[in-house]
Amino acid sequence: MGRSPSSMMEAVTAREDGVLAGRGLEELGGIDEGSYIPAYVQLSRILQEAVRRGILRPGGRIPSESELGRIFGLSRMTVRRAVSLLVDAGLLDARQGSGTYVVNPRTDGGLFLVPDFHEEMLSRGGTSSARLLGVRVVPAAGRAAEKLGVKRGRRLIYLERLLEGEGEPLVYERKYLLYDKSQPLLEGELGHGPVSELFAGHPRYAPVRSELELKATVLGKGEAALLGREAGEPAFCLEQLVFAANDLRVIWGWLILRGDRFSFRSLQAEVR
Amino acid sequence: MGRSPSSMMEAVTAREDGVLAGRGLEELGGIDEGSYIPAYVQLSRILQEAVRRGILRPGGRIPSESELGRIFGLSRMTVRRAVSLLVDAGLLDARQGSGTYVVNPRTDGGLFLVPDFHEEMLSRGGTSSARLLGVRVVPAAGRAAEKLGVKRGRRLIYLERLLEGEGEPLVYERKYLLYDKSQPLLEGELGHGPVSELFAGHPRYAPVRSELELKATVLGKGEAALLGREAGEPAFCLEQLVFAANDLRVIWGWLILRGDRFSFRSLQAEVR
DNA sequence: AAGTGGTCTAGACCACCCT
DNA sequence: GGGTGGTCTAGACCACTTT
Repeated sequence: MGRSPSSMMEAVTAREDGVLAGRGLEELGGIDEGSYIPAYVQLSRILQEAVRRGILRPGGRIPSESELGRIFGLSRMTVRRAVSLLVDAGLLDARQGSGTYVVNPRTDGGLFLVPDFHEEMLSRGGTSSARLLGVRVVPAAGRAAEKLGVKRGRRLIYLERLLEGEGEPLVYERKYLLYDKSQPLLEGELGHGPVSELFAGHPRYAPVRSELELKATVLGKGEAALLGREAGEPAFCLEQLVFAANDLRVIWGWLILRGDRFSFRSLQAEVR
Repeated sequence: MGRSPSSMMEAVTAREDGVLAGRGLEELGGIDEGSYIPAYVQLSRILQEAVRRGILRPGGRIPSESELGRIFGLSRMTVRRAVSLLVDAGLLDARQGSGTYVVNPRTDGGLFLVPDFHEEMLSRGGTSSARLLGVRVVPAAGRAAEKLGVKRGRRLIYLERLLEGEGEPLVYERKYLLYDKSQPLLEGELGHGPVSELFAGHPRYAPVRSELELKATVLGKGEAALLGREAGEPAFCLEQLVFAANDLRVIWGWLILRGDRFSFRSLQAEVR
């Protein structure tokens, strides 16, 4: 708590290599032990703030983990956790044997989160629903057969839905699903919620993961009519390939997201 | 190493609540202590593989951290690290007081990485260059003044560039930068590399972070001509607002990415 | 050789959930 | 109350970089 011996202060502040003044960090405050916010979160916020204020500069080295531990009265493991948050977020770069550096920021690239449609609607405070436009059993052919890795002619479920939110159609969805004889194919089930729930009772077909590809597109005539827009307007196309256990491909399809209603913000340097 | 007392085996395998068979995990192999791959990475791979094979099922609970530690001969902290990787990746959901569960996968949402243009070109194995279309000093007005938070009339640098890769124009870039009297504004400097380097010698203006927004758009007539495409074709628009220390806004602009050459794949459930 | 980050341990205490 | 995950410590050894 009190002032440290001069030897330590020198170790921290005597750097003149343009890297940092360790003392600046302490001015941002210490760790509040009584707080409900964990120490590692507090420290990572202090470090973030130091970068934001220019106390720690891009390209510069931050104090070592042991130094930070001494400055803030934390164990090295706790310091590491704080630093790891920022390394994961892309704000810091840890180089073994050398030190941890403030990253020179990339200004034209970043991480984007494309949320699940129903979650997105809920987080916007609205309600969402799905209007079933059509379902039928079709024989596999062309790209659907290829993407799902099944023989041509195998039976698939094909469905189209319109996902609505805020009283408007926002997303147009087309999907091919593996068809199983024991599958009920209840049309009533498809009105709401994610299609993947259709497989809920079929462990063999239960979705485990999905691969997504986000592309730019323009609305076709039919799509525009369904979405209440004009043909030629910009939109996102989110192609999805859904896998069950054993890498069995169970769904292939795509969503068309209205470009006038969807955009995505970067998560760059955000610490969760 | 050897067989455990029956009491422990029961604790692991006697679950009949449809959650998991702990024994299944061991069949995937143990931790190789001689390996250069850290134990926590090995364990996280084992857990991922277990999900992929259906040994651990979506919605089900995985063994507790202490159980995993006993099964694989690791300390709880190491187990936690392995589990944390998968929690961060969105594959597992840890609930305090209850347990850690395999996530019911979201099949229509995910994380996307939009790489920096020059990095992207390098990773594709090609070379990239930037062709300067124009630079001039302009008075701040309209949206640029608003976005940069400066008075109308303040001097800004306006520039347009065409970013090329694989011998083709791929990205069209327009930017407004804060102009500083001491700034050289060397046109030769702008031919290559990121614009942010223009500020390299000006610590006050050095970029620290950026906010990005990814939108869908269609090529305008001028954009199409520059990019060698037709007007009305789909494209991405990446708007960027770049901050220096103290939240000073130093760059505002946007990149138009050809829709026929760019698409983004999800990182969902990938463990770095 | 000294200092750095990378990994790992064997404890500890806590808040929380379930029964 | 017992089990779970969440946090934290004070060590240890290692690989690596720098001088």
